[in-house]
Amino acid sequence: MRGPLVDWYARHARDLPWRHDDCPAWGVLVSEVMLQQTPVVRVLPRWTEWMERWPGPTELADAGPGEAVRAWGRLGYPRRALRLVDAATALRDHHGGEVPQDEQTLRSLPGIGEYTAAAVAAFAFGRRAVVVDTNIRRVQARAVTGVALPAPGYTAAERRLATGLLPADAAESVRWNVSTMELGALVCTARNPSCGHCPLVDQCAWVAAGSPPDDGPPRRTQAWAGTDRQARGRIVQALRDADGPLSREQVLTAAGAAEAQAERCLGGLLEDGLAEGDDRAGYTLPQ
DNA sequence: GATCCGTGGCC
DNA sequence: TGGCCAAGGAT
Repeated sequence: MRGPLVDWYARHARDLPWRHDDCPAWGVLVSEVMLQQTPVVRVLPRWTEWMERWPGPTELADAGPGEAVRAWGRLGYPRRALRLVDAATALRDHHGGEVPQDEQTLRSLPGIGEYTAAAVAAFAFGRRAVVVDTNIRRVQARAVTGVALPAPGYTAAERRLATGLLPADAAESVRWNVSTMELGALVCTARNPSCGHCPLVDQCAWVAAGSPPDDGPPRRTQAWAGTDRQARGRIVQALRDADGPLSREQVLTAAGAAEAQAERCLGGLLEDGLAEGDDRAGYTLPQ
């Protein structure tokens, strides 16, 4: 299935700035962190600003967490911005200001897990790495395993499958990874896949089986209204939009939650390093 | 391994 | 309308 897939990619891949040949490894790393659980269209403008402002890890490390969280905007999961600053600081202080090439070292950086380490090794450095994201999981679940959707959690069996499918040659493996990922993002989507436009339709085990619906356990949808996540998000947004420190009263009001929950969320944000201050001086983003 | 962690758009 | 999903990671 390599030929048709890579050919499809050559004709239909999106032109994304972090895929350009002249994009530095740092740009690839930033894009991968921003893309964690976040759609491409939302990342694009933030990534461009970010790279103009902090073209390398040293510049970001020197800027500090507050500016990073503010520049993160509404991408969501702002702890990613803090971890990116922490990773940049580690690169500046312990890696000569360079992004390391091997997965092991990448994996040791804050906010860089199994997927992101493999993606940076492959896409920034052309290395052979087993890249498994939600798109690749879904494409392989359908094309190879013959089921509509992968299980909720990433399994060892999936890792073995992806490892076995990965081409031995490094350059081919990179094309394979990016092509499979792109197919999952554009054609082999979670809802309403465009099988009529899929280069793998003739060899897809799921299509061959008649495209049966998902028969796995019902997926737990995450609650939103009334959760700590919502309240934390409101507090961080208020801190981000504020010119100066906010009083305790202003923070708790921004949370839009009952007092006990608002207190808990403020405490959690202080612990996480997403907020700073006290009742006397007021509260701000970290400095 | 189960949970927690934001945000917004889509069908 | 609202459940569901988007290039996951840390604990």
